Amino acid sequence: MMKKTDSTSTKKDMLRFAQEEAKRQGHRWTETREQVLESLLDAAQPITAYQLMDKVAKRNDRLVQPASVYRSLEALIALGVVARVESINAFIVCQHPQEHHQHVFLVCDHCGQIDEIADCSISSKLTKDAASKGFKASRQILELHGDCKTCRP
Amino acid sequence: MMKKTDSTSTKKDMLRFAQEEAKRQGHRWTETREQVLESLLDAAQPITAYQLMDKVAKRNDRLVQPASVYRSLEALIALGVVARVESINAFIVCQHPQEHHQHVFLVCDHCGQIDEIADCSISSKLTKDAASKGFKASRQILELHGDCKTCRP
DNA sequence: TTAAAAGTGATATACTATAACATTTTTGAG
DNA sequence: CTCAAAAATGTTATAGTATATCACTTTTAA
Repeated sequence: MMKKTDSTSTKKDMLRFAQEEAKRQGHRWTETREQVLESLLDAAQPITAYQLMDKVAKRNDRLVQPASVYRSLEALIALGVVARVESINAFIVCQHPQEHHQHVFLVCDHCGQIDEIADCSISSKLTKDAASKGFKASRQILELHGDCKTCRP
Repeated sequence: MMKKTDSTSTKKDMLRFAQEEAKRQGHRWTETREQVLESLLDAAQPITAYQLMDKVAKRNDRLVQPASVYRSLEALIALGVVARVESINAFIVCQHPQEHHQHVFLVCDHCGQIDEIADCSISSKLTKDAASKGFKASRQILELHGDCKTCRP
Protein backbone atom coordinates (compact mmCIF):
# COMPACT_ATOMS: atom_id res chain seq x y z
CA MET A 1 0.00 0.00 0.00
CA MET A 2 1.36 3.36 -1.03
CA LYS A 3 1.80 6.06 1.49
CA LYS A 4 0.78 9.55 0.54
CA THR A 5 4.32 10.73 1.09
CA ASP A 6 6.08 8.28 -1.19
CA SER A 7 8.66 9.58 -3.57
CA THR A 8 6.37 9.75 -6.58
CA SER A 9 3.89 11.91 -4.84
CA THR A 10 6.60 14.03 -3.24
CA LYS A 11 8.15 14.49 -6.62
CA LYS A 12 4.94 15.65 -8.18
CA ASP A 13 4.35 17.93 -5.23
CA MET A 14 7.75 19.42 -5.74
CA LEU A 15 7.23 20.00 -9.43
CA ARG A 16 3.91 21.61 -8.78
CA PHE A 17 5.33 23.73 -6.03
CA ALA A 18 8.19 24.89 -8.23
CA GLN A 19 5.80 25.77 -11.00
CA GLU A 20 3.54 27.76 -8.72
CA GLU A 21 6.48 29.47 -7.14
CA ALA A 22 7.83 30.45 -10.54
CA LYS A 23 4.51 32.00 -11.42
CA ARG A 24 4.27 33.74 -8.09
CA GLN A 25 7.73 35.23 -8.50
CA GLY A 26 7.11 36.23 -12.09
CA HIS A 27 9.55 33.77 -13.59
CA ARG A 28 8.82 31.32 -16.35
CA TRP A 29 8.41 27.61 -15.98
CA THR A 30 10.21 26.14 -18.95
CA GLU A 31 10.86 22.66 -20.23
CA THR A 32 14.57 22.89 -19.49
CA ARG A 33 13.99 23.92 -15.91
CA GLU A 34 11.45 21.21 -15.43
CA GLN A 35 13.75 18.57 -16.84
CA VAL A 36 16.64 19.74 -14.72
CA LEU A 37 14.49 19.62 -11.62
CA GLU A 38 13.15 16.20 -12.55
CA SER A 39 16.63 14.80 -12.99
CA LEU A 40 17.73 16.30 -9.73
CA LEU A 41 14.71 14.76 -8.03
CA ASP A 42 15.70 11.41 -9.49
CA ALA A 43 19.13 11.65 -7.93
CA ALA A 44 19.28 10.04 -4.54
CA GLN A 45 22.34 12.06 -3.68
CA PRO A 46 23.77 15.49 -4.30
CA ILE A 47 25.16 15.67 -7.81
CA THR A 48 27.37 18.06 -9.70
CA ALA A 49 26.20 20.22 -12.55
CA TYR A 50 27.95 18.02 -15.08
CA GLN A 51 26.49 14.83 -13.68
CA LEU A 52 23.13 16.49 -13.83
CA MET A 53 23.78 17.55 -17.40
CA ASP A 54 24.34 13.92 -18.41
CA LYS A 55 21.27 12.81 -16.52
CA VAL A 56 19.07 15.39 -18.20
CA ALA A 57 20.49 14.52 -21.60
CA LYS A 58 19.90 10.79 -21.18
CA ARG A 59 16.55 11.08 -19.57
CA ASN A 60 15.20 13.29 -22.31
CA ASP A 61 17.36 12.09 -25.17
CA ARG A 62 18.49 15.60 -25.76
CA LEU A 63 21.72 17.52 -25.86
CA VAL A 64 22.10 19.92 -22.97
CA GLN A 65 25.08 22.18 -22.53
CA PRO A 66 26.71 23.21 -19.27
CA ALA A 67 25.52 26.78 -19.57
CA SER A 68 21.91 25.64 -19.81
CA VAL A 69 22.21 23.48 -16.75
CA TYR A 70 23.85 26.22 -14.74
CA ARG A 71 21.21 28.67 -15.84
CA SER A 72 18.41 26.35 -14.87
CA LEU A 73 20.04 25.64 -11.54
CA GLU A 74 20.35 29.34 -10.90
CA ALA A 75 16.66 29.79 -11.59
CA LEU A 76 15.67 26.84 -9.41
CA ILE A 77 17.81 28.13 -6.58
CA ALA A 78 16.12 31.51 -6.89
CA LEU A 79 12.77 29.74 -6.59
CA GLY A 80 13.99 28.16 -3.40
CA VAL A 81 13.52 24.56 -4.56
CA VAL A 82 17.18 23.72 -5.11
CA ALA A 83 20.22 24.38 -3.00
CA ARG A 84 23.89 24.42 -3.78
CA VAL A 85 26.18 22.63 -1.38
CA GLU A 86 29.24 24.83 -1.52
CA SER A 87 31.75 22.52 0.05
CA ILE A 88 31.23 19.79 -2.53
CA ASN A 89 30.22 21.79 -5.61
CA ALA A 90 26.99 19.90 -5.83
CA PHE A 91 23.27 20.48 -5.89
CA ILE A 92 20.28 19.01 -4.12
CA VAL A 93 16.56 19.47 -4.03
CA CYS A 94 15.48 21.31 -0.91
CA GLN A 95 13.75 19.07 1.56
CA HIS A 96 11.29 21.66 2.81
CA PRO A 97 11.09 24.41 0.23
CA GLN A 98 7.85 25.75 1.67
CA GLU A 99 9.47 26.61 4.96
CA HIS A 100 12.10 28.55 3.19
CA HIS A 101 14.53 28.46 6.10
CA GLN A 102 18.28 28.64 6.07
CA HIS A 103 19.78 25.22 5.52
CA VAL A 104 22.23 23.47 7.76
CA PHE A 105 23.55 20.58 5.71
CA LEU A 106 25.03 17.47 7.23
CA VAL A 107 27.29 16.01 4.57
CA CYS A 108 28.42 12.44 5.11
CA ASP A 109 31.99 12.10 3.88
CA HIS A 110 31.52 8.36 3.67
CA CYS A 111 28.33 7.77 1.68
CA GLY A 112 27.79 11.26 0.33
CA GLN A 113 24.25 11.54 1.64
CA ILE A 114 23.01 14.83 2.98
CA ASP A 115 20.72 15.45 5.89
CA GLU A 116 19.45 18.75 7.23
CA ILE A 117 19.09 20.42 10.57
CA ALA A 118 15.85 22.36 10.59
CA ASP A 119 16.43 24.58 13.61
CA CYS A 120 16.72 28.16 12.49
CA SER A 121 17.59 29.60 15.88
CA ILE A 122 21.22 29.09 15.01
CA SER A 123 20.74 30.91 11.79
CA SER A 124 19.17 33.92 13.44
CA LYS A 125 21.80 33.96 16.16
CA LEU A 126 24.47 34.08 13.49
CA THR A 127 22.75 36.94 11.75
CA LYS A 128 22.54 38.81 15.03
CA ASP A 129 26.15 38.15 15.95
CA ALA A 130 27.19 39.39 12.54
CA ALA A 131 25.00 42.46 12.90
CA SER A 132 26.69 43.29 16.19
CA LYS A 133 29.91 43.58 14.23
CA GLY A 134 28.25 45.85 11.71
CA PHE A 135 27.86 43.10 9.13
CA LYS A 136 24.55 42.76 7.33
CA ALA A 137 24.23 39.12 6.33
CA SER A 138 22.20 38.25 3.27
CA ARG A 139 23.16 34.63 2.79
CA GLN A 140 24.44 31.83 4.98
CA ILE A 141 26.47 28.76 4.15
CA LEU A 142 26.25 26.24 6.96
CA GLU A 143 27.66 22.82 6.22
CA LEU A 144 28.89 20.13 8.56
CA HIS A 145 31.01 17.26 7.34
CA GLY A 146 31.38 13.97 9.12
CA ASP A 147 29.85 10.53 9.36
CA CYS A 148 26.14 9.95 9.23
CA LYS A 149 24.17 7.57 11.39
CA THR A 150 24.36 4.77 8.86
CA CYS A 151 28.06 5.07 8.21
CA ARG A 152 29.16 5.37 11.78
CA PRO A 153 31.07 2.39 13.15
CA MET B 1 56.12 54.94 16.63
CA MET B 2 55.53 51.29 15.86
CA LYS B 3 53.01 49.38 17.85
CA LYS B 4 53.91 45.89 18.91
CA THR B 5 51.00 44.54 16.98
CA ASP B 6 51.84 46.02 13.62
CA SER B 7 51.71 43.80 10.59
CA THR B 8 55.41 43.07 10.47
CA SER B 9 55.50 41.73 13.95
CA THR B 10 52.27 39.82 13.50
CA LYS B 11 53.66 38.33 10.35
CA LYS B 12 56.81 37.16 12.04
CA ASP B 13 54.76 35.79 14.88
CA MET B 14 52.68 33.85 12.44
CA LEU B 15 55.67 32.42 10.64
CA ARG B 16 57.23 31.38 13.90
CA PHE B 17 54.00 29.89 15.10
CA ALA B 18 53.57 27.91 11.90
CA GLN B 19 57.09 26.62 12.12
CA GLU B 20 56.67 25.53 15.72
CA GLU B 21 53.33 23.97 14.97
CA ALA B 22 54.83 22.01 12.09
CA LYS B 23 57.50 20.66 14.40
CA ARG B 24 54.97 19.86 17.08
CA GLN B 25 52.80 17.97 14.63
CA GLY B 26 55.72 16.13 13.10
CA HIS B 27 55.50 17.86 9.74
CA ARG B 28 58.33 19.59 7.95
CA TRP B 29 58.80 23.28 7.53
CA THR B 30 59.99 23.78 3.99
CA GLU B 31 60.92 26.73 1.84
CA THR B 32 57.87 26.29 -0.38
CA ARG B 33 55.49 26.27 2.55
CA GLU B 34 57.16 29.28 4.07
CA GLN B 35 56.98 31.21 0.82
CA VAL B 36 53.35 30.32 0.31
CA LEU B 37 52.51 31.44 3.82
CA GLU B 38 54.51 34.65 3.38
CA SER B 39 52.68 35.50 0.20
CA LEU B 40 49.36 34.77 1.80
CA LEU B 41 50.31 37.00 4.72
CA ASP B 42 51.11 39.75 2.24
CA ALA B 43 47.65 39.55 0.77
CA ALA B 44 45.24 41.94 2.38
CA GLN B 45 42.32 39.89 1.16
CA PRO B 46 41.44 36.29 0.55
CA ILE B 47 43.06 35.08 -2.64
CA THR B 48 42.69 32.07 -4.86
CA ALA B 49 45.32 29.39 -5.26
CA TYR B 50 46.27 30.69 -8.69
CA GLN B 51 46.60 34.27 -7.52
CA LEU B 52 48.75 32.98 -4.72
CA MET B 53 50.82 30.99 -7.19
CA ASP B 54 51.61 34.18 -9.12
CA LYS B 55 52.41 36.05 -5.94
CA VAL B 56 54.80 33.37 -4.74
CA ALA B 57 56.47 33.20 -8.14
CA LYS B 58 57.00 36.96 -8.36
CA ARG B 59 58.00 37.45 -4.79
CA ASN B 60 60.65 34.78 -4.98
CA ASP B 61 61.46 34.99 -8.67
CA ARG B 62 60.74 31.34 -9.01
CA LEU B 63 58.42 29.13 -10.99
CA VAL B 64 55.77 27.53 -8.86
CA GLN B 65 53.20 25.11 -10.21
CA PRO B 66 49.58 24.77 -9.12
CA ALA B 67 50.17 21.39 -7.55
CA SER B 68 52.89 22.82 -5.32
CA VAL B 69 50.68 25.63 -4.15
CA TYR B 70 47.80 23.32 -3.42
CA ARG B 71 50.08 20.96 -1.56
CA SER B 72 51.48 23.75 0.55
CA LEU B 73 48.03 25.08 1.25
CA GLU B 74 46.91 21.65 2.32
CA ALA B 75 49.82 21.45 4.72
CA LEU B 76 49.23 24.94 6.10
CA ILE B 77 45.57 24.18 6.62
CA ALA B 78 46.52 21.02 8.49
CA LEU B 79 48.74 23.17 10.72
CA GLY B 80 45.76 25.37 11.43
CA VAL B 81 47.36 28.57 10.18
CA VAL B 82 45.44 28.85 6.93
CA ALA B 83 41.76 28.41 6.17
CA ARG B 84 39.91 27.79 2.99
CA VAL B 85 36.82 29.87 2.36
CA GLU B 86 34.64 27.38 0.54
CA SER B 87 32.09 29.73 -0.90
CA ILE B 88 34.66 31.79 -2.78
CA ASN B 89 37.35 29.18 -3.49
CA ALA B 90 39.88 31.30 -1.69
CA PHE B 91 42.35 31.12 1.15
CA ILE B 92 43.20 33.30 4.10
CA VAL B 93 45.56 33.29 7.02
CA CYS B 94 43.76 32.40 10.23
CA GLN B 95 43.37 35.36 12.51
CA HIS B 96 43.78 33.44 15.74
CA PRO B 97 45.48 30.16 14.94
CA GLN B 98 46.42 29.59 18.57
CA GLU B 99 42.83 29.41 19.64
CA HIS B 100 42.13 26.84 17.05
CA HIS B 101 38.39 27.40 17.10
CA GLN B 102 35.89 26.82 14.35
CA HIS B 103 35.68 29.79 12.06
CA VAL B 104 32.61 31.77 11.22
CA PHE B 105 33.57 33.89 8.25
CA LEU B 106 31.82 37.11 7.33
CA VAL B 107 32.46 37.60 3.64
CA CYS B 108 31.72 41.04 2.27
CA ASP B 109 30.32 40.68 -1.24
CA HIS B 110 31.20 44.27 -1.94
CA CYS B 111 34.85 44.70 -0.96
CA GLY B 112 35.83 41.07 -0.55
CA GLN B 113 37.17 41.51 2.95
CA ILE B 114 36.62 38.81 5.51
CA ASP B 115 35.92 39.18 9.20
CA GLU B 116 35.37 36.49 11.78
CA ILE B 117 32.95 35.77 14.56
CA ALA B 118 34.89 34.27 17.43
CA ASP B 119 32.01 32.82 19.45
CA CYS B 120 32.24 29.06 19.42
CA SER B 121 29.00 28.42 21.25
CA ILE B 122 27.27 28.28 17.90
CA SER B 123 29.78 25.80 16.69
CA SER B 124 29.25 23.49 19.64
CA LYS B 125 25.50 23.83 19.39
CA LEU B 126 25.69 22.75 15.78
CA THR B 127 27.81 19.77 16.67
CA LYS B 128 25.31 18.78 19.34
CA ASP B 129 22.30 19.25 17.07
CA ALA B 130 24.00 17.09 14.49
CA ALA B 131 24.84 14.47 17.10
CA SER B 132 21.20 14.29 18.10
CA LYS B 133 20.48 13.16 14.55
CA GLY B 134 23.20 10.55 14.77
CA PHE B 135 25.66 12.60 12.77
CA LYS B 136 29.22 12.87 14.00
CA ALA B 137 30.59 16.17 12.73
CA SER B 138 34.29 16.48 12.09
CA ARG B 139 34.42 19.72 10.17
CA GLN B 140 32.27 22.81 9.91
CA ILE B 141 31.85 25.32 7.13
CA LEU B 142 30.21 28.47 8.44
CA GLU B 143 30.22 31.41 6.07
CA LEU B 144 27.99 34.46 5.97
CA HIS B 145 27.80 36.68 2.93
CA GLY B 146 26.62 40.24 2.96
CA ASP B 147 27.84 43.78 3.40
CA CYS B 148 30.48 44.73 5.92
CA LYS B 149 30.46 47.78 8.15
CA THR B 150 32.54 49.81 5.73
CA CYS B 151 30.53 48.95 2.66
CA ARG B 152 27.11 49.45 4.14
CA PRO B 153 25.17 52.43 2.82
C1' DT C 1 74.66 4.51 6.40
C1' DT C 2 70.87 3.52 4.34
C1' DA C 3 65.99 2.29 3.61
C1' DA C 4 61.55 4.45 4.29
C1' DA C 5 58.90 8.49 4.48
C1' DA C 6 57.96 13.08 3.28
C1' DG C 7 58.13 16.54 0.09
C1' DT C 8 58.82 18.61 -4.56
C1' DG C 9 59.11 19.03 -9.81
C1' DA C 10 56.94 18.54 -14.04
C1' DT C 11 53.48 17.42 -17.15
C1' DA C 12 49.14 16.46 -18.22
C1' DT C 13 44.48 16.39 -17.55
C1' DA C 14 40.05 16.47 -15.10
C1' DC C 15 36.57 19.13 -13.26
C1' DT C 16 33.78 23.44 -12.46
C1' DA C 17 31.83 27.63 -14.26
C1' DT C 18 30.95 31.62 -17.13
C1' DA C 19 31.43 34.95 -21.26
C1' DA C 20 29.59 36.37 -25.46
C1' DC C 21 26.47 36.68 -28.95
C1' DA C 22 22.94 34.78 -31.99
C1' DT C 23 18.36 33.06 -31.89
C1' DT C 24 13.88 31.80 -30.10
C1' DT C 25 9.98 32.25 -27.07
C1' DT C 26 6.99 34.74 -24.14
C1' DT C 27 4.82 38.75 -22.39
C1' DG C 28 2.22 42.72 -22.16
C1' DA C 29 1.35 47.56 -23.70
C1' DG C 30 -1.00 49.86 -27.18
C1' DC D 1 -4.01 41.46 -32.63
C1' DT D 2 0.78 42.80 -33.11
C1' DC D 3 4.99 43.93 -32.30
C1' DA D 4 8.74 45.64 -29.45
C1' DA D 5 10.95 44.47 -25.11
C1' DA D 6 12.18 41.05 -21.93
C1' DA D 7 13.20 36.46 -20.75
C1' DA D 8 15.12 32.31 -21.84
C1' DT D 9 17.83 29.19 -24.61
C1' DG D 10 21.45 27.51 -28.12
C1' DT D 11 26.15 27.42 -29.31
C1' DT D 12 30.88 27.99 -29.10
C1' DA D 13 34.66 29.08 -26.76
C1' DT D 14 37.29 29.82 -22.86
C1' DA D 15 38.30 30.93 -18.02
C1' DG D 16 39.12 29.20 -13.60
C1' DT D 17 39.83 25.48 -10.02
C1' DA D 18 41.97 21.19 -8.63
C1' DT D 19 44.22 16.74 -8.82
C1' DA D 20 46.63 12.45 -10.84
C1' DT D 21 50.90 10.49 -11.85
C1' DC D 22 55.46 9.41 -11.71
C1' DA D 23 60.24 10.70 -11.41
C1' DC D 24 63.32 12.81 -8.35
C1' DT D 25 65.20 14.95 -4.03
C1' DT D 26 65.47 15.69 0.79
C1' DT D 27 64.85 14.37 5.44
C1' DT D 28 64.28 11.20 9.10
C1' DA D 29 65.32 7.74 12.09
C1' DA D 30 66.59 2.94 12.88
